[in-house]
Amino acid sequence: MDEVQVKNNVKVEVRAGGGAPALLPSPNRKQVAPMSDLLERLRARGWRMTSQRRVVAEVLDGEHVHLTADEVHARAVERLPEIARATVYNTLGELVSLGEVVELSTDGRAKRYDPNARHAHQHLVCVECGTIRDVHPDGDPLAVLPDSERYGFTVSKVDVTYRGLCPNCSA
Amino acid sequence: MDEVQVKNNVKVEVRAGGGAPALLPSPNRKQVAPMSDLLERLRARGWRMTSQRRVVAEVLDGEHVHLTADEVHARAVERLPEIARATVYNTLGELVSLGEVVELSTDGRAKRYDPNARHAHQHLVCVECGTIRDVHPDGDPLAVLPDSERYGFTVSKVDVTYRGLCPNCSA
DNA sequence: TTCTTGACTTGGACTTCGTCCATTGTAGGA
DNA sequence: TCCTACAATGGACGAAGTCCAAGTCAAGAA
Repeated sequence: MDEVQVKNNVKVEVRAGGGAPALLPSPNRKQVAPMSDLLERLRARGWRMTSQRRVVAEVLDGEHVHLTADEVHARAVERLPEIARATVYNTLGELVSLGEVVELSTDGRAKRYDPNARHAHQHLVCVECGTIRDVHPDGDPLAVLPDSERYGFTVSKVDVTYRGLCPNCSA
Repeated sequence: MDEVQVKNNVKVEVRAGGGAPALLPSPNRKQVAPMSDLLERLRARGWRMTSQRRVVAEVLDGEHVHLTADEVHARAVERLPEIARATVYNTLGELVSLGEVVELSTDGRAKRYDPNARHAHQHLVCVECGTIRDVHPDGDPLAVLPDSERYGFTVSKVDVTYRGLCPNCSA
């Protein structure tokens, strides 16, 4: 019983200063798009709020980089040591199907998860080091495809990935 | 010794009518872009021509669909039963680095190989059944990205994937 | 507050896709 | 015909991801 309680409050337990709730901003959290928004949206959709899901959502929100599932798991483990890999995969899958997170497979290796799903954007990838940046080109990329080239498809989305060398790697 | 000879000529051996060399057009070969072109180009680049490499190249040329490495292997095995999976992977990797074949990872699962590498094009993917079609939109997709959105990257290529439902799946 | 219950989590086995490497085979030049 | 450097083999290995039975627990009801 004791162990269970510790399990669900690990983050609070291990924090210096004691008792800071998981949602309080910490020095290395971004100021924009507070996690409470996402948590609220999820709760409103009937998502059962568990400590595991909260931690995964926080990890994604905390860093606006494009983490792999394993990286998400590694960061989640820092806050909730027992969290299982399968849980991270499940949760990411749900966030994707809810449209809160976008799944990228830019390199054919591990998928990456982009928490910036609420604003349409595209990606700029360094072929050398794998760095990914969000970019916002002009115009609607869907409009470029003429009807004659749609072959009866109902096209609903375009993934555009620009590839090249980042400033570091081209130096 | 006998076995070795059979091994390097399996396709000829099993052909009805006997002795038709592997490169002769057969009823189910496409007429366009004859394989001999590709084989010639590869030979001109100093590629050592082995039966395995020939079979892999023929499989890619024979069907202008986008096969996975395993599908290429399965089709290659029909012609050359002993061909190893590793050999198919090696050969595909070489064709890609020679620029003769394009590697696609449209779904984060197995990579697919597109033999139509000599003409710039983009892809239309059915999110339901995975069908892939080549498409040729207007304009240069690279031109859409303004300098202000390049963050110092040297952008050399764009991958554009349109996603939606094919006529079958939307019915 | 204490049930209750169905949704969630766990962890380990399993699958799929791909790579590595020591050994064996062979294409193509001398 | 012989050599040798390059290519193929096949089995082990590894990374990424899925599956599932058993255990746990969030949140609504009493």
